Amino acid sequence: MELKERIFKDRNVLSPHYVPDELPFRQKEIEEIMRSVLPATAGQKPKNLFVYGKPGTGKTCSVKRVMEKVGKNPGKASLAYINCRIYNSRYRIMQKILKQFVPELEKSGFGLPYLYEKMIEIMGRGTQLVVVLDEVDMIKDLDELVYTLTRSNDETKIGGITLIGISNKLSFKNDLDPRSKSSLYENEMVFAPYTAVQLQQILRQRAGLGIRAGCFDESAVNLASAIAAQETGDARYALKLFEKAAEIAEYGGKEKITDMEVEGARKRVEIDLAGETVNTLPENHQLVLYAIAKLTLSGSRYSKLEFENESGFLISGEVYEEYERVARGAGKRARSSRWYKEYLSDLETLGLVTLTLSGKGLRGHTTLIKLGYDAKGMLGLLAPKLGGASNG
DNA sequence: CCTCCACAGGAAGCGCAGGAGT
DNA sequence: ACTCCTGCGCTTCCTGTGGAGG
Repeated sequence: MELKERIFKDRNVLSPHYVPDELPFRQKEIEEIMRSVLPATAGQKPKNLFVYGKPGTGKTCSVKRVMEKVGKNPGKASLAYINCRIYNSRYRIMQKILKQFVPELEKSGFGLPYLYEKMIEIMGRGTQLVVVLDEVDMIKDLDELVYTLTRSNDETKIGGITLIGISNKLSFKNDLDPRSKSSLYENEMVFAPYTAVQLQQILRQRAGLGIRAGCFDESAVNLASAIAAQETGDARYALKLFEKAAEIAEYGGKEKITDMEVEGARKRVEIDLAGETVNTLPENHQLVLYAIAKLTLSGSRYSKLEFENESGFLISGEVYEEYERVARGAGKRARSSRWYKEYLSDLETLGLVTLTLSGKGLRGHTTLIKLGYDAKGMLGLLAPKLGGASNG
C-alpha cells in the first residue's frame, strides 16, 4: 500500500538496525578495537578482548564496523561474527566458525574431536581466526568453549584464534571458571552509556535524515533524549521513542512531532523493544512468558506475601501450573518442570523477567518471579502467536 | 524435635538426527 | 544395510534445603 507520508522522509534511518556511516562518539572505541585486531592481519595473534556495556551503547555496531574495515584487507586474518543467542553451545559455535572453510560441516553429526582437528588444520596454514562472540553470556558451556579454543591455540605454532566477547551483563563474569575468565579478559573495554547531550546529537542527526524538514520540534528531540538518558542511556531506546512519536504524528494527522507525541510514545516503546526479543523466542519459552503475564494480571495466590520489602511477585509453582494450563489450551503438551526451570532462567538472561531466590524467609526454597514489562502489553504481544490460548 | 511440603538443581539416560566405518 | 558414534532437547530420578506445623 502506497501511503503518502507527510512526516517521514526515510523510515529506515530511524530504525535501530540502521547503521550510519559514522558512529558518533564512538571513534575512540572503534580505533581501540581496530588497534587490538590489526596484528591478526599480519599473522600475529592479538590478545583476547572483552567488550562490556549496557544495551544500546554501540558495542555491536562498533565491533561490526571494525570487522568491515579489516575485512576489506584481511591479510592472514579471518573474521567470524557469531550471535550467541542462536549459536549457544560449544559445538554449534565451532561448527559455525569452521563452516566457511569446510563446507561439509554444514551438516551435523560430526564429533567435536573432528571439528577440533579441522580447526588445528586451518590454523596450521597460518590463519589468524578472530571470532566475535556477541552476547557471550548466552553460551551454555562457555568454560568448555574457551578451554578448547585456547588449547587449540597452544597446539599450533603459526596461526591462532582470538576471541572478542561482547556482553551487557557484568555479573556473569563471576560465574566463569577462573582460567577461562583470565583468558577471556586479557583486554577489557567498557562502553559508557550515552549522555543526554550525546543522545540529542544522535537523534538530531537521524531526524534530519529521516524526517521531513520542519516536521519536528527541537524540543521533541531534547525531550526524547532526556527520557532515554534517564532510563539507561540507550540509543536504541531513544531512536525507537522518536520513531514511535513520529508514527503517532503521522497517523494522527499532525503537522509535526512535538513533546506531546514523544510523551504519548513513551508507554509503547518498551513493549515494542521487548517484542523484538519475544518474536524470536521458541514456543515453550513463549508459553511460559504468556503464563507469567496472565498470572501477573489476574493476580497471584501469594500476592499478599512480602519478601525484602517487595511484593507482587509470582511463585515458581503456580506459574508452572498456569503454564501447563496454557499449553493444554493451545493443544500442546507442557514440558517437564525441570525444563520449565531452564526456560525461566533463559527468560531471565534475556531480561524479560527477574528471578529472586527466596532463600530464607519464605516457603523454603522457591523462585520469585516478576515480569520485567507491562503485563497487558506482553499479553497483547503473545496472544496472537499462541493461537488464542485464552481462558483460564 | 521430627516430618512433610515445595521447590532447586545435578546426574543419568533416552530418542532422534545425522554422520562414519564396515 | 548394519552398527556405533555425537550433540541436543528432554524426561526421570534423586539429593539437598529451609519453612510450617505438629
